[in-house]
Amino acid sequence: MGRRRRQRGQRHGRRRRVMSFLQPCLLVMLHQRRAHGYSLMNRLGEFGFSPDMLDPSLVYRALRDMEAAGMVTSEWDSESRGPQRRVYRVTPEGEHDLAEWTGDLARTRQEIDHLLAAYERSERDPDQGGGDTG
Amino acid sequence: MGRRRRQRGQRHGRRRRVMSFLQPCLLVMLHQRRAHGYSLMNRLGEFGFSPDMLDPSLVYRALRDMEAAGMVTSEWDSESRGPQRRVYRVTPEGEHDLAEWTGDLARTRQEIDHLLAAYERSERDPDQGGGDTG
DNA sequence: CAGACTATAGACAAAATGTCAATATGTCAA
DNA sequence: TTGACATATTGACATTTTGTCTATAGTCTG
Repeated sequence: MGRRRRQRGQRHGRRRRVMSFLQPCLLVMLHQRRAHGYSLMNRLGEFGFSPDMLDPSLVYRALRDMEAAGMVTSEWDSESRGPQRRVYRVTPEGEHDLAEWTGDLARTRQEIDHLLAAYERSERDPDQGGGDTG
Repeated sequence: MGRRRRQRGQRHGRRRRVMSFLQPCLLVMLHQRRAHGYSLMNRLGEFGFSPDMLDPSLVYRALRDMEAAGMVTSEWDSESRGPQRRVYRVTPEGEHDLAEWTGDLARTRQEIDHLLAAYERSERDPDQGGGDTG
């Protein structure tokens, strides 16, 4: 008896997806207007990320990865006091990728719906102990 | 010009999520009725998995992992001709996990909605070139 | 100057995924 | 009876993605 599910990050109570959802969120924000990493990080709350489940380095890495993939470009912002900030903007290729990505997400949403429907259906209409095993 | 996005699996044209969605799908199917890996694999099409993006070993591994996590149990099916099959069923703990998991997925769904809404809103109501960067 | 906030980056560890190949049994046809 | 094919499961290894911790640096406030 005993040990529950996997044991992972110490900082996260509940292990939620951060994964492949982070990049599209950043891209949508950059699609709205250009911005630097730190401000994007602070706006991620809108998309369901809680600040304590999100290490800044994840955000910066995601941005660098997207730049390497050609979805965004960046330049150092000259006109700002304080530590230098790298300002990102979406490329035309990035706009194209974002359009595809939202299409994928719409499909993902449908599949989640399907799964939830299947679950709820089987709650109403149980068939435990049946068998397709033979 | 240029190299497109990442280059990865040769077999997948389009790189779609298989990820953490596989386990809940299997669990829902097992919630409906007990079954062995191979049959589950064949029913994954319902949930949006295309057969050519899904190596069987992923399915079997997912099942073993879920067993290690206490969500399902298995036994060899005695009464079946052919190669031995391992029949899985959900444990009470697995039912509990599944209920939580569907809750998480419902939240994920909402977050996808939010992202898509933000994207579509900015399509209708563009604000390019503005700046929160200063 | 210390300490807090803004801002970005690098290294390394751990976890999730993907790919390939091995094994075994049963059926069907040549 | 051999060869091909579908059923069925497993293991090893490579690659990719995520997570965590730490370093660096400028600016502002007291």
